Amino acid sequence: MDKMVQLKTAAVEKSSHLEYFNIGVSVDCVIFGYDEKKFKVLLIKSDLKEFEGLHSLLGDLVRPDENMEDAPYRVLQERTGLHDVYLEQVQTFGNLGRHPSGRVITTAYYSLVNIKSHKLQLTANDLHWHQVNKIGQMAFDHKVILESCLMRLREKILEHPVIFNLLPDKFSLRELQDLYEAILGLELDRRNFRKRITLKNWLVDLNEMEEDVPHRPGKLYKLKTQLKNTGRTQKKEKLIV
Amino acid sequence: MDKMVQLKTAAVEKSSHLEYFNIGVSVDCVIFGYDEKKFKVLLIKSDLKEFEGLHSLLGDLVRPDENMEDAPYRVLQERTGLHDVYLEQVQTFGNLGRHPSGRVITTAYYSLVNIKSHKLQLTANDLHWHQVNKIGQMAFDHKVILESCLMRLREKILEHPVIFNLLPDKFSLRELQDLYEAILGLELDRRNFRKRITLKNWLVDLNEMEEDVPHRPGKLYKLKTQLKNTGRTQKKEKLIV
DNA sequence: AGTTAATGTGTTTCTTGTACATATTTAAAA
DNA sequence: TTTTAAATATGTACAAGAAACACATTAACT
Repeated sequence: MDKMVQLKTAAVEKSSHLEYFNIGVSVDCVIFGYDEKKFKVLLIKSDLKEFEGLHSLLGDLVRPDENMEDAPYRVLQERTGLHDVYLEQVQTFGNLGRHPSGRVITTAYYSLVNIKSHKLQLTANDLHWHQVNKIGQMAFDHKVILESCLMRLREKILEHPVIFNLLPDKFSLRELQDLYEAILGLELDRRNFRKRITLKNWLVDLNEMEEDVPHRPGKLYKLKTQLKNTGRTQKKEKLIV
Repeated sequence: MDKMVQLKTAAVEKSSHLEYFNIGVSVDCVIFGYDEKKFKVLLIKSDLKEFEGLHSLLGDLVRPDENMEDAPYRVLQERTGLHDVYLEQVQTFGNLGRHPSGRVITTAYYSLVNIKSHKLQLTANDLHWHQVNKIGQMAFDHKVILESCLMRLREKILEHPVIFNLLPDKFSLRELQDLYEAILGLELDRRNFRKRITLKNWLVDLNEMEEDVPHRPGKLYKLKTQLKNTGRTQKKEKLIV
């Protein structure tokens, strides 16, 4: 780091400034959603001719005057109108040649969005939800980024109550299990699932029942208030059970 | 990401290039070591007057012509002479004002180095090993970076055989337990520890004994060859037990 | 030869995870 | 109105893993 400072100092007058400070810094958002029993991700059609017909994540350059961790919130705000979404940084990708137009490194974040509850104002026409397990090739290295965020999410939901950001405030245990299964990509035993969830002690029984379902209604639950963990108002990990 | 491309394309001729591409991109290495039963980290005295007397991590700007993930290997090579060290990316820090000389984001890596086995060629005079649990204030946001790498390491060693990068090829179970305790910062039950390690099936009994120890010698073990996971020759996670 | 301090192994208990069965409730069909 | 189908709701038995704990063995040192 000391060496860097020397470089930077020298760079102010020398052309090495351009040499060392011409790396683009971006963030890319893997925006996960859940709708109609499908686990989805929000993608945009790439407008680069190199990636014609392929989809890419939503991203943008980090502005010179914003904290890096603010950038993904801004992207989500600009593209979907959402604020107060759950966001987690996952990994930074910086291979040469990962962007055809120049040297750009990007930091990947995933976010969890309740598609139904929030009314998304999708600002671009080519912005659509895609089922996560049906996505093929993507622009840039975005398929790798998506996979790494999915892996992180799968680990996260096993121990931390973040999955509720994808559900409405009131939900049945069946809805919750469906969502777990969609994210993890496997089927769970209903009885053992309920036991595990009960043990975690994340939920409050609302003493209400589902309505307008074509079968026996299930009980409704909500996440305990002190565990709500949406967007910037994150508690420290240790407080979350 | 599409928006970024427009910016970048325009930037080639406009001054917005300087506006958007004047963020420094660096890596910082949290180089962990183990020696004399102490868990240590390699630090250098900061040469910035803002941080006079404080220590900082070893870092450098990412070069325009190198993959980002190559940068921490280069830093380690240049500063310590080591190659083939274990490295893992942890998190990227990009707050405004985290570097007094200008806008610099940094990606943190931790690495695991066997202090005794490799002969370190410490290139700078003010480069020294410091006991991890005795480190106070640091330069920049390096204390936060160190803590986040330590947290990641603590989780990692519970499930993955990476800790052996800190030990000599041959070691006793007592040495291994001492190291776990030093990293985790707690004491473990010897019998349960040995049972857990046996269950992991990571070790090979060498049928050799410790020598020159002032007590009853313990058996020596080594890590199973196919689990060796040093430096760039990393296997995929799934192969590691 | 006896003492000391470490190594090495085993048992019990509790918790957690997994496999699996049956009764209950409601909507829909007969 | 009765029957049927399909989902909810709950419980039990077994296996695996974690935690608490005790004793015998070995080698260096006195």
